[in-house]
Amino acid sequence: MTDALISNLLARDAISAEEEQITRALFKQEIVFAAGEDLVRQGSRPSISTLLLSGLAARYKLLEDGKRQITGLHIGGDFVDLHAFLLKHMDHGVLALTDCAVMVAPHRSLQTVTENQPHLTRMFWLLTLIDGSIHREWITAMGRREVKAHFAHLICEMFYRYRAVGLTEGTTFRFPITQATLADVLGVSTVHVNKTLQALRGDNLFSWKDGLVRITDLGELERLAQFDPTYLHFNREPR
Amino acid sequence: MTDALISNLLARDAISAEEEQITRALFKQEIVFAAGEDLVRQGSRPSISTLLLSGLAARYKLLEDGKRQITGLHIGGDFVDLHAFLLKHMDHGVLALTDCAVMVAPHRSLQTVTENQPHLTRMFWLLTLIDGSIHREWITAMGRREVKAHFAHLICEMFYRYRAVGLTEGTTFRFPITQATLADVLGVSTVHVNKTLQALRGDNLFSWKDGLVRITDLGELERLAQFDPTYLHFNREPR
DNA sequence: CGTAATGTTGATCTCAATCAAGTCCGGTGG
DNA sequence: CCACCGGACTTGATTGAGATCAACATTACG
Repeated sequence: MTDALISNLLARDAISAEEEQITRALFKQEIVFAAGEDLVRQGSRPSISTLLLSGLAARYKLLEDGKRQITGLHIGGDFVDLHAFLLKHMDHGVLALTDCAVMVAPHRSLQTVTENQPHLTRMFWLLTLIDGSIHREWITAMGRREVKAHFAHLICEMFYRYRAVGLTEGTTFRFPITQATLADVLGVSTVHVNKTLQALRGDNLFSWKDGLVRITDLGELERLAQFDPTYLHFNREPR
Repeated sequence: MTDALISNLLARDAISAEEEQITRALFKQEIVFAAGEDLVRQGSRPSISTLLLSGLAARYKLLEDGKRQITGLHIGGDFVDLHAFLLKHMDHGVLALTDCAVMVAPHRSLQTVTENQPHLTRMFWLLTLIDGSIHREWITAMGRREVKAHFAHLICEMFYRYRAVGLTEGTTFRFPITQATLADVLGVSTVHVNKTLQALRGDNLFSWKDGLVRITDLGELERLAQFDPTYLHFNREPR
């Protein structure tokens, strides 16, 4: 069940059999969260970290005035709150956008890994660095891409990430997110998400219906989005 | 000269004398960059990581259409490209906004730290996690704060960060950045930065002249910005 | 001095927010 | 089967924030 996480590690470096075994042994009980539930509460101090097995989850921040911004999306194989192991305090929450199956690793066990497994420690560190890299790309998209290009960029990103964990068929993948949620991802209003989507439909680069994305012209979509997958760091090399 | 880095570590956990000594020994030659030079080139594969000793630097991404977005600001004591140690490939650049003095640590030495110093490794990891936390706050500011509040938020953030490395006097600190650069931080046009600044001047919460910020009403400024310093993780605890 | 970088200002235009209705489902209960 | 409901999506009208364009002012500096 931890295969997707192993895929994510293997996409970046070789992993020894022992390391794989240690990684799998980190995770205990499987838990299922219903759509709408918090996997991790903003303000909490978790003693465990959560691996998403299946489903779609969002990191978000709430402002005092009630506005919400989603700062990251997570799919199967993502170690959604590994950073809480060292940050201790959750300055944001993680929400299940669909039903989500997760497994959890006690911070005590992660501590042991950092004491005895330098390479595996670097690999976990790397996963959090890639999250940071994605954050930088999102900042750039929010600041300097128009909404249409930002939307297209998100579709490209999710396509590459789903593909890395084997959840695409050709250029089709399930991405079950509502327009209201997308608004909190893109930092615009729901109405504007809808209108942007209409505009994109006119370009015929992808379709999006009932949570199913079908990319028809990836090259042109990437050009529109000025998409460059470098920031996802899908290259295997010694770390 | 590495005092500010040690301050940054000590603000988050205790550091043993040996760890402090090892940290200081990581850094070799001091190098000075002139304002406008790149400390790290976008697309490069550095074999060293850079500690900023003094000056102001910006992480930035360039889009193909020439637009620029600054994704982070760095001051003395910031380990500006520690993440390159594991990411290997720079998907963004780091630019000296003022003259900058730096020291560099070979990745080889950092590798040795990760092999032999679990706690110090976690502390370095933590520094990159805090960068990530700041990124999330910036995403939120870009998506869900109006420009005026975003600007105020940035002033608050820089105040807390400068204070942590002893570069404030009361509520005054040097923040030598141009309005054009601020535009690339906030994701708006230069003209709009100027007009927002005028509006803020009317509120009399802070002044900003010749690169000197003087906060006159921190409480009210934080209220306007909906600022909560939690995300900077300035709390000492075992990590 | 002349030139370049920075900051300031006003006019106009565009994109996206907001407000206010809608439609189009897939349940669910009478 | 139909009436009703709630959630998701769609649409048009109006308003507002911020971009763009075009000057002009100020300062630093070779």
